[in-house]
Amino acid sequence: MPQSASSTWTISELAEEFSVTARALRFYEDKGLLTPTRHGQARVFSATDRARLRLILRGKRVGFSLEEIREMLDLESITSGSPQHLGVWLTRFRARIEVLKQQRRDIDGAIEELETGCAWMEARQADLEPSAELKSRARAFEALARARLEH
Amino acid sequence: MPQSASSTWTISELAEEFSVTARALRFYEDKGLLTPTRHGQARVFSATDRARLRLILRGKRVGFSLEEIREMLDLESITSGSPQHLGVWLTRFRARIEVLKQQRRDIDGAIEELETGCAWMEARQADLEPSAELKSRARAFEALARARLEH
DNA sequence: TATAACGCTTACGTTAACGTCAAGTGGGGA
DNA sequence: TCCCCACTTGACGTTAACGTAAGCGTTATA
Repeated sequence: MPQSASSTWTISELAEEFSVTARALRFYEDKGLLTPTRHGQARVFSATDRARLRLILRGKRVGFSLEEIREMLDLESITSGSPQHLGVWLTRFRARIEVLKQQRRDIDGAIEELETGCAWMEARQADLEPSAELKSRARAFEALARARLEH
Repeated sequence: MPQSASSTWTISELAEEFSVTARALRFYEDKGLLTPTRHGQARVFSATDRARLRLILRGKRVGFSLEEIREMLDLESITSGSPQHLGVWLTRFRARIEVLKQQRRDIDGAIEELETGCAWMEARQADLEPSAELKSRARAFEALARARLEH
């Protein structure tokens, strides 16, 4: 039983905690997103590594590529760059923000549609029999869906 | 010059309007997401096709795979299924909604961080000289970033 | 002592979503 | 008529992000 309270983790501990495979963690190291120390051959992950992993997974969930995440995690290259270099990053950050805001709008729309679909399905499940009334409702739903399509 | 007011589109017209390639549209047809009619060999896209494309691209932006989008666009398979089949879809829809809500939280967090980064870079660009004060600010930012990492 | 259990590296395989030729078709101006 | 241009259908190539398998060393437990 490893001393999991001493703020270091093995590869499989981290893998399980974040529901990823050990292979993925080794892959992230290959790509320069994680740099665990070693004890002999075995990787030893620190609290910082763990925090970086958290950011990596969050970045992934919002659509960043691993390469983009790597660049963003590398604060050094931002804080030590020239003002001109800084401008490049500013532009990229702002563009990213716009993309994320669009994505947010899309997500809100998608949630709405999915919830509408759920409501309809629940209503249909409530009446157990395919009555004439249900059929007309179904047709109404289809009409609505079609209207959304036409918009 | 095609009659673009008559509510039909050529493949390249649609491609340009939505900033995708013709290849992508043919690919979507191959996968069953679009079913344009034909005039001879050439594809003719209707207003419905155009609306479906809009939904396809939106679905993509929120992280659905083309296969998932195809299934969701195929309302027939939902409205005509058995109540049991309906239950499957209900479950899938609800799960999707949860994923989307998590994604929205992630996006909000990412936007916040990016905006913080922008603000810092702007502040740094304002002072043109790398003064001692600026350096201390930089260190402050790094400390903040590190604190976020450690959380 | 043996036998899992865990970890390592190396290397090839896989999937999605197209990109990129190549070679052919069909219509409309000069 | 000729030629160009947009469109077509294959067919193979590409990239990201791992999966999977082989083969081997190390540690923990029975």
